[in-house]
Amino acid sequence: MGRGDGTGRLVSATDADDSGTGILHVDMDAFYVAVAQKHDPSLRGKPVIIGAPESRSVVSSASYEARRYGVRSAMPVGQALRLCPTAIVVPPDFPRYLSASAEVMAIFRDVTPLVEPLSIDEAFLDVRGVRRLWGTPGHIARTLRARVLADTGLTCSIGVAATKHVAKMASTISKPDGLLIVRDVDTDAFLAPRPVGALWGVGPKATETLLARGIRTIGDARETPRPVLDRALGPAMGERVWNLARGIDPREVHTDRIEKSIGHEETFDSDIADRAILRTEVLRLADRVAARLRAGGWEAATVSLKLRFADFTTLTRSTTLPDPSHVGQRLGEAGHSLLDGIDLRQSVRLIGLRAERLVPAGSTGAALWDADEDWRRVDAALDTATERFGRGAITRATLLGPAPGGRTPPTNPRPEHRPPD
DNA sequence: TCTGGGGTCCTCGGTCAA
DNA sequence: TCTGTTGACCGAGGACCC
Repeated sequence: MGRGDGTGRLVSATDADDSGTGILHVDMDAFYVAVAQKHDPSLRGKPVIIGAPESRSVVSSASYEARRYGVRSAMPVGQALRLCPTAIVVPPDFPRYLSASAEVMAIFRDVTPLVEPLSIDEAFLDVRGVRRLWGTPGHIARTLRARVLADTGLTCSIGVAATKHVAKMASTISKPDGLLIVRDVDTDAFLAPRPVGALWGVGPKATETLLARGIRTIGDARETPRPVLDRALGPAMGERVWNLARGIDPREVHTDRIEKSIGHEETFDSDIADRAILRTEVLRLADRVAARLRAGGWEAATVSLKLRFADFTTLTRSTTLPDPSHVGQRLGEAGHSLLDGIDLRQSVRLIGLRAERLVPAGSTGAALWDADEDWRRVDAALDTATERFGRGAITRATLLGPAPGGRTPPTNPRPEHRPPD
C-alpha cells in the first residue's frame, strides 16, 4: 500500500501496484502559502501565515515551517503568533490564488475531461477512460505531479484509489508532496486502523458521539450494527458512515456542479449595536451578492440573513421573495425586513446575507421549469394517443384544447420556484 | 485563546393541502 | 363534517468542509 517516512506520512513506491484504482484526488500543498512564496521567493523556507494582520482574523493557511510550532488553519492569528512569534503574516490575495488555481485545473483537464474541482486547491479526476492514452492511474498521478511542479512551481499530493473517499484519505495521508496508491483489494486494511474522525463528514461532534459508544476506529465502525449508528448519528449520517467504513462510495466524478447559494458575510472590527448601521451593512452585502448573481446569470428566490452576536450565538432568518431577483435593492429590502424582525438584545459581531434557491436569470425560474414539465406530460400523452389512434390523429393542439373525452390540458400541480435537478 | 468566510447537507418542527 | 394521515414545502439551526 505504502511506506512511512518517519513523519507520519505514507507514500507509495515508484513501482507500486495500482490495480483496481482509477480515481485520483489531487490536493495542492499549503496552497495559499505556496502561491505567496512563488510570488515572493524570500518567504521560502520560513514560517508563513496567511491571514489578515488586524484583530479577529484567523489563519487561512500556514507553511509547514509554521505548522511545526502548532499553527493550524482557522486558528486566530494572535494565537498563531504566540505559538510562532517569528512567523511572517501575509494578507490573503484571492485573485492570485484564483489564477494559480485555473492554471492547475487546466493541467488536470489536459489529462482527462472528468475533473471535479472540490475547492480552489483540490479536485477529483476520473482517469479510468484514459488509460490507453496516458497509462495506469499510478503512472498518470506521477506524471501529473511532475507536470504541475514544472509548469507552476507548486507541489501537490495525490491519492489514487477505487473511490473518491479513499482517494481523498490517501492524498491527506501522503501530504506534503506525496503520492499514495491504495489498491482496491487493500481498501479494508487501509481504512480499518484509522480514526473514525478521518471519515468524510465525521467532524468533532460526530467523533465525540461515536467515541462515547466505544467506536474509535473505522474498523470499529465497520463492526457496529447499522441500527446503532443510525440511532447515534441519525439515519442519513448512519448510512454514510456504514458505507464509507466498508469502502463503499458509489459517487461518480461530476464535472457539472451547480451553485446552490451565493452569500457574503463580514465580521466587524468591533461589535455593532446600532440598527441603522446594520441596515446600511445589509444593503452593502445585498449589492455584492446581487452583483455575483448577475455575473453568474442567476436570480435568487430566497434571501437569508445571518447575525452572530457578541456571545457568539448565531441566528439566521430567511424569506421567500415575491419573484426571484438579482437586484441589490430587492435583496436589501428583504434583508431589512428580516433584520427588523430580530430583537437586538446584544451587539452584533458578524452579519451575512445569502441568496438561496437560485434560478436562471430572466426565466422567472418556475415558469420555464414547470412549462418544461407540462410539455413532457403533453408529449407523453401524445405518444399514448399516437399508439391508440395512429400518427396524426391527435396533435399537441387537440390535446391542449378541449380534448376528446373532456380531458383538461395539463395543469401545474405545484407552482413554485425551483431550478431543475 | 477567542474564535473568518464561503459554501453544502441534514434534521426538525410548523404549516398546508390532498 | 370532523379527524387523522401523509407528503411537500419552508424556515431555522447545526455540523461539516476547505
